[in-house]
Amino acid sequence: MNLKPNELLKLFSDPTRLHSLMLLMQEGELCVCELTYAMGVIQPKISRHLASLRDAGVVLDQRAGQWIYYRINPELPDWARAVLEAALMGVKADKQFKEDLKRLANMPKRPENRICP
Amino acid sequence: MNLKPNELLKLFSDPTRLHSLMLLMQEGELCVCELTYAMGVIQPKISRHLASLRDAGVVLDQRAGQWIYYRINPELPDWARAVLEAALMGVKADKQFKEDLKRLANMPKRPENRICP
DNA sequence: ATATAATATACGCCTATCCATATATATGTT
DNA sequence: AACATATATATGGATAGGCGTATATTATAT
Repeated sequence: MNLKPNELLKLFSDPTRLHSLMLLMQEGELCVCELTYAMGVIQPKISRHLASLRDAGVVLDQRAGQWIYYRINPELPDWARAVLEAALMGVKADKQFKEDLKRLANMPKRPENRICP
Repeated sequence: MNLKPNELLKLFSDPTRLHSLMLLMQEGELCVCELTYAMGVIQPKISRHLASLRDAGVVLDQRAGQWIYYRINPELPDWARAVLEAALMGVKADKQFKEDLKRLANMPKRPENRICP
């Protein structure tokens, strides 16, 4: 992660990217189909945004069979993590976000083979 | 300030806006000509960006003679202030930002009539 | 080998956003 | 009143960035 603060904030400013990150903050690790299901958006949209986060080093991905799990890069600099924590504070109040979490919890056939439980 | 987190982050993601905010965090209150001088950008550019921050309720402005002083809205929600603090952590490491602060400190004929010292 | 599921990427299109220049407004000075 | 200084805004043009659709890739299952 070698981004300047304004570049990082721009990455976080798209609602799909930010909500994905917030879900990853809460859940630790999620695959694309979980994010897709939780947020109710089409798959290419999620993949496209995750790719930009991955290319920037904000998230890491790891394949497990057909699934690819994403997680927040644990080596993010402190200030970047602090931005995420602060954003989470704001996002937690959002009704939409609560619904996304609930939907995720109720996802049928949710893949169980996480790498880092 | 009634913005969602992603909207606030988008506002912060422009380098001119973010640097202006960071200078305001450090200095408390600055007029347009100080920001213009410190950052070395043309005046309409600063004014335009400050206007969008003002319209969003992120900063407040107050006229004092010919000068208009801007400051960060003290009533920002906690999470929004936390984002700014976190960003400041990152920006402080930036060489450009240090130079901006130094240039501001050395500004000739710097207006002295601050409202809130 | 074929089919299905999960994910990634490529392609045009459209809109938002940033910019520099020019101009308007408000205050202060002579 | 005329002029200078500080700031704001309007305008048109360039570009970045997001979107949906279609397609490619990789893994699993039959």
